[in-house]
Amino acid sequence: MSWTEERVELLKRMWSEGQSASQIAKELGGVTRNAVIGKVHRLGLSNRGTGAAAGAAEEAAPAEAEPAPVAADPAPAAAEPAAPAEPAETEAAPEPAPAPEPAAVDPMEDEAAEDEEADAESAEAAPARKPVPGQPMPPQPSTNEISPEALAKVSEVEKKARKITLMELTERTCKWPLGDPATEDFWFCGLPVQPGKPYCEAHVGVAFQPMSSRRDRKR
DNA sequence: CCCTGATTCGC
DNA sequence: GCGAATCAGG
Repeated sequence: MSWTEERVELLKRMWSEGQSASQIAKELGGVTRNAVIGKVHRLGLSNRGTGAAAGAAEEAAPAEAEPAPVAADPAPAAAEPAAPAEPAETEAAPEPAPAPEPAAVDPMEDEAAEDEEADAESAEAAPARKPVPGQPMPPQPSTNEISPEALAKVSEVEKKARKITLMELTERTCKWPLGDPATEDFWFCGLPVQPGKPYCEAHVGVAFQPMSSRRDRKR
């Protein structure tokens, strides 16, 4: 692979967006993170902040080597000027995603949001749970068809979840979503994955069903 | 251990 | 110019 203009541009953009060299390398394909880093230096944009990047590079962005946890931030508002235009999706989701149940997690996990309006519309109090026309509510796999042990295991392990952000996901971190994607109370499990699987042991348990229960559905 | 970027140096 | 190997760190 060579550094074509397109590849270089992607490199520049991703680098200025704060992506790590390894992430960029994966995205580009055919190169290692070393190659990316080497190129970055040759291009003279080793310092992500220094005005060197081409085009719209200026980011008031929080581009840190270490992405800081954001879940605790009660005042989200404007903080991510870098993402809007670019979905920045690294890759689709060919995951055999068994449709977890993000909303059905541990309801009493913690209460971070407390923007209680003294009165007024109580209807507004209920954000987006189930009745969202938008699209949410990932297909729910008959919750009760999952072995109780597995479910217990999950709810237990989820208390130990690392609560990592999207940015912190790697091939070795459990990608099970927790919390409500529509709010700030959203994160990923982050525990060590089961080799070859996208989730940790507990979540693999509920994600990949042995296929059974209603095994004999006649037609 | 996992990961990060920085640097060197033979190609 | 390129990037693997290495270094230095979290």
